[in-house]
Amino acid sequence: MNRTTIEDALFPDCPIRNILARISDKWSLLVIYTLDKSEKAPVRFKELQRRIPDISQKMLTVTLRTLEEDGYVTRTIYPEVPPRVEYSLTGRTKSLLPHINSLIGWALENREPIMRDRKRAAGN
Amino acid sequence: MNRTTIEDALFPDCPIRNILARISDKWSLLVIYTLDKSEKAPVRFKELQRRIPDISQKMLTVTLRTLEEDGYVTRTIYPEVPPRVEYSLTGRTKSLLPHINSLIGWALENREPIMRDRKRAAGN
DNA sequence: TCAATTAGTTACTACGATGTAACCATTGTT
DNA sequence: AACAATGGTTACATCGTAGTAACTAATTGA
Repeated sequence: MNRTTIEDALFPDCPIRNILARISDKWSLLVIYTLDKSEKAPVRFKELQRRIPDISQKMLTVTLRTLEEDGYVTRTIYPEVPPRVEYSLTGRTKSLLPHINSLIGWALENREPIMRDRKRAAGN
Repeated sequence: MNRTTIEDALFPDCPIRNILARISDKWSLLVIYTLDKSEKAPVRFKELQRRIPDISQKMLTVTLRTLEEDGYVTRTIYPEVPPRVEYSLTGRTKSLLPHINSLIGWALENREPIMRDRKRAAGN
């Protein structure tokens, strides 16, 4: 059968964990978010860099390539000079975003008590 | 006001990103899941270790301590010999779990096409 | 007397993720 | 002639996360 269930997600090399690990790195969600904010319009590499000021060129490239491999973004090259490369989100990512947003919503609601707990714990 | 909005989640040191980063490390969700599976009953340290066979003692300790700091688990020490320490989830974690589950559900639905895309990309 | 049990701590090591800086090609502009 | 702009790549350095092994205390059981 080779089915993967939520239960299987407990196992260390489970594909589900693998998928989640890959988007929970330092930059992926931020890149996805930045692309999402521009709605329909694709965004150029340099523009992404400007909108995420603290990402290095290398990490932007690496992150975009990984996202492309897993089918989260499409990469379109226009053979012009200077080069133009445009990135946009796939339908897959658009179906993912509501779940991420609900998680962010939760974090938003719980941020103050969490931070209080953390601060209190640091006092010990 | 000091409000944090979803938009602010773009910023690098945003508390939201911080909260999410902290549970998206290698072991936290697995520990949370394992505690959740035991429903009402608190779980002892050694029992957790048995249920997550590949976690090292050190990482289980570190993960539990971090989860405790942020108020995801409670830690109850019974001064017996040999020592007994029991862990259980807080209400906060129980409100978080549905969001995590919906994310896992999404990963489950999308796992096959993602893996296909990834394999295809590796072929280039 | 020796081992087992529990819940850790500590020092050390290893590895993967990330950052930095330099470099590339091509064209238009000053 | 030199520089800016774009979208990268590469080598190297560093940083943080995680893993390994040894050690601890107190008691029970063989």
